[in-house]
Amino acid sequence: MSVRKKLRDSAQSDALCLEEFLPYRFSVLTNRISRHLAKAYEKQFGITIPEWRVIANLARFAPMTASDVADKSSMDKVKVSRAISRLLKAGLIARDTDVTDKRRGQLRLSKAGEDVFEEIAPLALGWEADLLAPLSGEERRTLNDIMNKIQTVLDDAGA
Amino acid sequence: MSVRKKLRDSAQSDALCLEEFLPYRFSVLTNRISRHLAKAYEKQFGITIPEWRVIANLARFAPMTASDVADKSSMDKVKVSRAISRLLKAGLIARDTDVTDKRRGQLRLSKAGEDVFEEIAPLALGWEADLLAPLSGEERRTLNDIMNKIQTVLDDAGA
DNA sequence: GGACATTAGTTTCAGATGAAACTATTAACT
DNA sequence: AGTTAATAGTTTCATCTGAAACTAATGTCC
Repeated sequence: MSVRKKLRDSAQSDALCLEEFLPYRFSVLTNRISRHLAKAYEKQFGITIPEWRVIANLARFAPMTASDVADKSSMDKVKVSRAISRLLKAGLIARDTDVTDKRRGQLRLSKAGEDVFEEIAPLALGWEADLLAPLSGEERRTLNDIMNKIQTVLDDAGA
Repeated sequence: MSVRKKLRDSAQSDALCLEEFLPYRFSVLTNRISRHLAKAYEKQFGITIPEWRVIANLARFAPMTASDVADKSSMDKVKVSRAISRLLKAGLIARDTDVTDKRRGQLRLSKAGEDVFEEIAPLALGWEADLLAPLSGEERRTLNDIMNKIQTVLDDAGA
């Protein structure tokens, strides 16, 4: 048996099987969830996920700047800037230039934006509840721990 | 107090907090992992994640058609088609038209493709091991159960 | 055999994406 | 004050994306 063949066999038995490969599984699962939610946000409220993230952050932390939103939402500033510009055009948020620093814009939800948030929030929590429905309390706690631990690995890896 | 205000207060206390919202957490975590791996695949082997998925599937299941790859890899046929065309151009895979059905192309890794797979596979398993390192055996089993359960929810929801 | 539907795979088109360049403003240093 | 560096946010550009249209081959029904 050739060295090459041996190597391949060992790689195969050490089993890099895509279906069991964690990054792949995370990716497939997350994309399914995101696509599902994106469709619902778009269909029922005409907004995208980045826009929804801006709204959800403003609902909790307004007034805040675009940079604040970018930090809080794990989105880059380009995506945030575009989401903000669409939301301004749609009248769901308002922006006041910061008096003490004219580079900054202080953002907040408009009345219409608050209405949208109040409509979406319970739906979103319902979808989350559906996803978690088959999990025991113990499993939910473990999932939380696991995600925190993996986040820490990524933080430490500078990723 | 207005009905509207009451509603808003209740929404806030029922706490849709983005940082704790499961779809958001999955999305952030997965994107970090994917970006990290994509950078490594690109830098070290000059391939993208879709291309890597095609390679990993062919390594295990060749010969298979583009449709087979699409099914196995949870990628749409457009993405698969593009990955295949790049891999053909790079000489990492080969395609023979199926004699019994000339629409189909039977795909397999070339020698160079096998070499790439054998180089990447142990690295990929190493990265996975790094992610899982802080988890106990119990937690790993639970994570597996959890992902299966959530997948089932999505299957049942037709998502 | 010929009309119609289906399937495999590619191409097109209309956005979405993000790195890098850019503008406007503020901060820091001399 | 004046020059330089840093920051907030936008725009550009080259690439990625996926739905829909398309081509080519096969299957189905009469």
